[in-house]
Amino acid sequence: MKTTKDSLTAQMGAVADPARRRILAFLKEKGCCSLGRKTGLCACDVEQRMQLSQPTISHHMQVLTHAGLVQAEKHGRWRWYRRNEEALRRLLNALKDSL
Amino acid sequence: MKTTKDSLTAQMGAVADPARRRILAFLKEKGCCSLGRKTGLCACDVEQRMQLSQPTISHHMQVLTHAGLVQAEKHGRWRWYRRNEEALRRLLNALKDSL
DNA sequence: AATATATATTGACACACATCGATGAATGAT
DNA sequence: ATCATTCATCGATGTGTGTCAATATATATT
Repeated sequence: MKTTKDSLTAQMGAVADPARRRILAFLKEKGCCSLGRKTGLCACDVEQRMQLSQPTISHHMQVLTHAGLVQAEKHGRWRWYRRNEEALRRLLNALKDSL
Repeated sequence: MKTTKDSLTAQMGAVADPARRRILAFLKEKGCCSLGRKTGLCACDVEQRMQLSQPTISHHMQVLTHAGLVQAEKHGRWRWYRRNEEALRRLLNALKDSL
């Protein structure tokens, strides 16, 4: 039986993992160092800075985007990720009420 | 190899579970309905209100106390649980910075 | 077309975790 | 001393998850 997870639980689960929290921190830097973009980091940048394989990074980005905490934009063969600040703010407010 | 979990991750993991969030909400009511106490709920009270077995409740209370989010006090054969408001506040602040 | 690059998907694995029934330990009541 | 109650612990079980290597897909470059 597939019990669908509610939004808050999904977001909490996404943020509970330290690797994903580090990714969110990296995304705060906003801008790809190797290309000088200002709209987000691509997965390869994240991979470079973390001790994790490419599929693992891909998985984490999927969890974060599926939870709505980051937004992805496909540009060429890259995929630019940026934080969804409003969703993060909403999460904090929801926690303030729920906790 | 047992990689010890850092405090923030432990607290986030504790709160990521919906059952434990419900327990924290119940503990907000402060006071055992069956005995009129004002210092916390006992596990049996929590068990009564949730659709979970006694060992499961015991496990959740252990996770919450181990994470420092609730405090336990043994009184007779009961164990009174109450929220650690300061720890919860600190967790929210840590999240505000970490997210 | 062929090659290189960025990311996704698949399959596998180990491990963590939520849950329960059964049992034990501690304590109060009879 | 016996019994009931509250909670913890143990063992089992199913499910979820983080991780990787291998492979596939998409796109840019040559």
